[in-house]
Amino acid sequence: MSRKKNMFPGLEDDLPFLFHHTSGLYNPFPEGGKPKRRRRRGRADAPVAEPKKRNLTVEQVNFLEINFGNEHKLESARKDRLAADLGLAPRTVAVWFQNRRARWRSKHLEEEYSRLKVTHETVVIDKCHLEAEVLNLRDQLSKAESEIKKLAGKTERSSRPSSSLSVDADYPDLFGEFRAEENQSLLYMLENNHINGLEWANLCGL
DNA sequence: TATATAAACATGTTACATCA
DNA sequence: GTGATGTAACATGTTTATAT
Repeated sequence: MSRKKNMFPGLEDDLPFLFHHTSGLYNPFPEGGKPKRRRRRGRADAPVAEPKKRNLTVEQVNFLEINFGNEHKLESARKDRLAADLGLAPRTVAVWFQNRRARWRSKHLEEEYSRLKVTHETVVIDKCHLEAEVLNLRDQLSKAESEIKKLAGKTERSSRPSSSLSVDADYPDLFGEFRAEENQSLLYMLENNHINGLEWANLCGL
């Protein structure tokens, strides 16, 4: 096992003031088990002036950004090398990478949300268009069926004495079954948007 | 194989620096 | 001077790799 034995690697070296000035406030393993939350840096009543937070220089940030762009994860050797190159504590580099990953994830989530929102809106609009089309096609179907009935009535009247041409009359069940199937098929296609106007007209023989 | 341990990480919080 | 914002540092819980 190559991992360090120290529970807080580098902390004593990086932040000696914490160990020196807050040893009474912060004990990683106080009696009872769970570590207590450490707080209060730079309080007004602090007995000794504590180091204030210093932002990294532009050069340091740029260098870290380049490295972050290459690889978001930070192996131990790389951390040490970066820290040496930048004149920072390894822990500072580790913290910077942790915070940078958090910012990256946050931004990534935001972008993903925006992208999904646009996709969702597009789908909703498409759905509206398709529903309108279905209504229109149903209306056309209804009109066509009325027309077919009208034409069928005329044909029947004009050929009344001779029943040999009336398929409906001779084979009512067969025709009825066919029509039911045809209508079901049409409705299925309409409801599933697998038909366009031309196909519909062809199917209806218009 | 089960368990303990420690490093690395994710996530959330706090405090400080900076700017409008 | 003050509130908003960005970010370094930190707390804490979880995951993972390794030793025993």
